[in-house]
Amino acid sequence: MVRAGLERHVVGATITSVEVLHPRPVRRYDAGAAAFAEALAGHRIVGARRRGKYLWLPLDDLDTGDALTAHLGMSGQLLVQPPGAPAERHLRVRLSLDGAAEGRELRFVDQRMFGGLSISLGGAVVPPEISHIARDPIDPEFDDDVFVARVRRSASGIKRLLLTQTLISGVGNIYADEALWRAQLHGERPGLKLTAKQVRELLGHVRDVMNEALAQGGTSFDALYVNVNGESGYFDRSLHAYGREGEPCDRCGTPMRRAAFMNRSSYFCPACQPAPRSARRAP
DNA sequence: ATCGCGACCTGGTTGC
DNA sequence: TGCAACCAGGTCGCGA
Repeated sequence: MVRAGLERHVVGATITSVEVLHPRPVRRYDAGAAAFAEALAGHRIVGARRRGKYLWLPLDDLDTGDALTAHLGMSGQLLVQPPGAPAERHLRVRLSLDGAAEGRELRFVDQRMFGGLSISLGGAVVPPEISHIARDPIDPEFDDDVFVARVRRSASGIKRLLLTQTLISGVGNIYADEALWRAQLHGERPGLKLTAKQVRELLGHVRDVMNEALAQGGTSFDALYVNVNGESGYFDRSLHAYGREGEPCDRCGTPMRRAAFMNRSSYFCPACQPAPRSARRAP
């Protein structure tokens, strides 16, 4: 995982210099790219923490200090590289480190730049801009009861709820579709109408999907072992729903369907995952 | 207050 | 062959 990789390879190191190769990833730092670089230089990284797709590296003081925060967006990576390694195609920010073994660089690489880097002031424990993000279900402190209760209080569709970061993090469009397929639930089923048992089982499937993806190195973010092709290993072998429009359902053989959802797509089996009455078109 | 939609981005793929 | 249109998707801000 990224966080573990960072823990191993950059904690204890001092940032000696920062090179911002593209301004967009630091857009959330109001003072600008040059100030961003200047603010970081000379500070020591003393931790590596994660919540959802956010990572942050507390600087100098683990509990009350500032922190370098990173959001990986959909295509972002944080890599640890030897200084001589060739620049990645989408290398955006380079942080030179001193004090880590052999000298290293921490690199922010991001094709689409939905994510980015910033500096959070005095929020090393949990930076304020991250504090609203829920834990992910793999986190030992994730509270199943709270999640179940909140889902069952909401009239929103269950897929939308799975993507709501204040409820649960770490679940994207693909994992949501896979977990819903396994749970045999249609994404538009309102949270209100689900039983506690259904929500708990769904949560179990979410965990399974995430664990399997991690085990296959699919979304392995280990700083030193990121596979260039992202999630291809996982995608190739294990997807039952995502991207399978028209192909037979792996459970019942019915052709899978695709539906528009939040400017993107949902994939599901119309037989195993029947749409709720509320979502069906009038004849 | 809550909910749902569209914008934000780049580059690989597809279609003419 | 070249070029334009399309698509992917986590999050945030806005309007209903």
